[in-house]
Amino acid sequence: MPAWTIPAGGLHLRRTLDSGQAFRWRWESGPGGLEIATGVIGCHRVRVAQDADGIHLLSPRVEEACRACTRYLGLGPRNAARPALPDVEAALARDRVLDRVLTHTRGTGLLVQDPWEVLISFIVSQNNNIPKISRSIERLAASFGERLGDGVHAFPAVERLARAHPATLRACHLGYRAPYVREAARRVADGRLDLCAVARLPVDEARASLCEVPGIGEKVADCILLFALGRADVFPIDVWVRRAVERLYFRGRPQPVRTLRVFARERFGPLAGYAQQHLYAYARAHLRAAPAARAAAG
DNA sequence: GGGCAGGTGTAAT
DNA sequence: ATTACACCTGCC
Repeated sequence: MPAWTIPAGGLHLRRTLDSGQAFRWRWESGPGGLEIATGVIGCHRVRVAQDADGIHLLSPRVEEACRACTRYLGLGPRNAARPALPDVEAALARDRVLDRVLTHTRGTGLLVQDPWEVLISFIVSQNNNIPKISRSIERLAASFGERLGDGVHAFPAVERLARAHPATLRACHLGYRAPYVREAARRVADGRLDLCAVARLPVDEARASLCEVPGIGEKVADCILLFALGRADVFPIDVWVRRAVERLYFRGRPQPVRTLRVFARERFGPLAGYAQQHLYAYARAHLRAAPAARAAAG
C-alpha cells in the first residue's frame, strides 16, 4: 500500500531515472509487475514506483523523504527556468525532429540533484561508461558514506573524500580519476570551490570556474550546471548527443563541437538542456555502434 | 590476447 | 590555434 503519492506532472519516472543524469537507481519487479526503483536521496533510502495515479513513495513513510523526493524529481515549485514538463515538451515539439524523438522519450525530466554528488559523479563519468560509473560510485558510498541500513550508504561527505587515502580511493576502481576526485573534494572542503557561489554566477563564468578543477572539462562542467545547478539552458555534448545531433540535423556529417554548441543554443535556447536529454535517450536507443563482428567463435 | 569505448590533460605542431 | 595521444577499467 503506497504511503504517499506525488502527482507525476507528466514525468516518466523510469525514463528520467535511467536517463544518464543519476547513477544510483536500481529497478526491480514488484507485485503485479509494478516496477520499483530503489535509490538514495541525501540521507534517505527511497523506494519509488509509478502507476496511473502518480509516483508512489513506497517506504519509509517519512514526510521529509517525500519532500526530498518531490524536489529531487523536479516536481517542486515551478519557476521561469523550470516550466512544467508538458509545456517544455510542447515547445520542443515545434521542432520537427524533436517532435518525432519525443514519441520515444516523452516524460524525461531534469532532476534537481545535490551539486556535490553530481560534481564527483561526473568527474568519475569522464571517459567511462554507465555500468562502471555506477559501480565506482557505489564503492565510494560503501567505503566513505554514512550507513543508512540494509547495506545502503549515503553519498560520501565532502570531508571524508577530502581526507581519503589514495589506496582506498583506488580500490573504488576510479583509475586515473582518483586524484581528480580527491582534489575536487579538497577544493570544496577548503572553500576554493564554492558550489553555492558558482550557482549564482552567469553561466559562462560558472562553467569557467568549474573547469579550473582538474578532471573537469566543458562536458562535465555542463553536466554539473544542468543536473545540479538548475541551468536548463546548457547542452552537454557527449558522444551520444553528438551522434544524435549529427545524424538528425547534419545528415550524419561530423561537426566540430563548437558548431554543435552554437546550433543547440540557437535552436533550443533556454530549453537546450531538455532537448539534450531527449537526444541522448534517442541516441542510446537507436544509434549504438554495430557490435564488433567477432572473427570466430571461441 | 587484444581492441575498443569514453572526456580530459598535455605535448606536439 | 588545432591535433594526437595517454590515461584506467571492463567488456567482447
